[in-house]
Amino acid sequence: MSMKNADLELLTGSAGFAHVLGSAPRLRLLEQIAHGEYAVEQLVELTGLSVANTSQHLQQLRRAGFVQARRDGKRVLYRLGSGPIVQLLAALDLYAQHQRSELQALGRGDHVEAITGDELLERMQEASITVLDVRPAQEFAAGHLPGAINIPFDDLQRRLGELPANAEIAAYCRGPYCVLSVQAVAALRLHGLPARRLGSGYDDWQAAGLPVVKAA
Amino acid sequence: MSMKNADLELLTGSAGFAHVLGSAPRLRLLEQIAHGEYAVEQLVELTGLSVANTSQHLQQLRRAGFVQARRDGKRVLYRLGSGPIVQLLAALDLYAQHQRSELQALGRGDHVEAITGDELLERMQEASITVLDVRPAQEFAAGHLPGAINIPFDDLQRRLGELPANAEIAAYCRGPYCVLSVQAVAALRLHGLPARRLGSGYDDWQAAGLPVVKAA
DNA sequence: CTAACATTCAATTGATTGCTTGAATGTTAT
DNA sequence: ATAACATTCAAGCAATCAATTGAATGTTAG
Repeated sequence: MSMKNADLELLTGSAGFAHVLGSAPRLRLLEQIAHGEYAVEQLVELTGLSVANTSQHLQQLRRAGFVQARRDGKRVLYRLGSGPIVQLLAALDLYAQHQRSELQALGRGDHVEAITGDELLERMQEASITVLDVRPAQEFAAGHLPGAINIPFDDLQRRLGELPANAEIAAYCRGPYCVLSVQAVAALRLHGLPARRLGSGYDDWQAAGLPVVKAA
Repeated sequence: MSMKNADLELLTGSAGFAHVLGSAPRLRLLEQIAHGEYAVEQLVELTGLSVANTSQHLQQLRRAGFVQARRDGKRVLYRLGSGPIVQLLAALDLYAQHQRSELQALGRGDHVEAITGDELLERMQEASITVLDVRPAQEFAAGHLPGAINIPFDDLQRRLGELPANAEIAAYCRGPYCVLSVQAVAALRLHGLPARRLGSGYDDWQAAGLPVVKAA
């Protein structure tokens, strides 16, 4: 839209920094440099980019403060700049990872996933299914499906071991389209567990007059 | 160099996500949505963008998983997506802030819990900590901290089992700001392991005259 | 059904970006 | 000094992107 800044202009807002990171070759360079100090030629070899191109990306990284340069003989060595850069990279990577796994999990067989209340009841009676409640502990305490075990979503990753290995799992939370249950199923599938989610949530279940366990 | 992308193209790498954040209006929208649920019209008013433009930015945010949409009557309400999005925004903002006040050069720094060399030495002698080297195997072979076990970062996910279950873990790689160690700590924590990273890297450790194990 | 509204889609335009090429700068060795 | 090397600068072109416009979709109200 509007006018662009002169070359030496400093970046002002967060978006500017994100923009510099938003290029695959540039991000790759930065991640490489985060490992240590490298000369341009080494980076060229590591990334397969052309020399001039590499140099220009490095300038952009430098302008954003992500890297610093120093001369050593004929070479120019680049090292990581100051500030919480690694934290930023880690956060970015963490989110990308999260996003990847979610897609992966949803990718295979999301169509088959919801289990109906009737089917669940039947399988509960023959004890052929594990019922998992991913709501926070106090909601669980206030009332839950009979036989359900409670692992709040936030704890799920590190408490995977508490789940029976071979039995199918039905996850639910409060409402029918509760994000938590969908994410929980995605996470469980990622670990190879046969998980589905209850089509309706706890509220609907209770409203339908189906059995629940309530606090005393 | 480019390839044609299908419309529904999913974002693959971290750079793609950063790119979505790398636009001022888009970032502003996202930050606004992080505060709660908003309809498009409200966002238009808050940002001063045109309606169609706002909508298109929202589509991009949606494709990246940063926001989710739901219909309510004639309106479409946008809310924050799942995953460590706020952490990412915070890290971005933190860096921007640091950069803005770059006059004060050395912030004393580490926002990630780093363990000092001295503390590590002490705890190594009482064997109350596991030292984890996440560098590539050949770097490890050339020299490493005494008692350290080597699991290169790329192998970490599938070799988590090799780590002692209950002992605290201190991860390090080459330099003080090496991304690998930070990412490793993030990954370990995600699996419930009590991990910190060594404030300095191997190079500094060695340079300080602290004990290392070298190849014959 | 029709009208009014909220949002999205599709097509266009101008600006920005990424990469290439060839020259310019700065450094070391002969 | 001159040559060889490492890096940067500058110009040019194709590809991409952001914003505008006008039409299309889907929803509620009369």
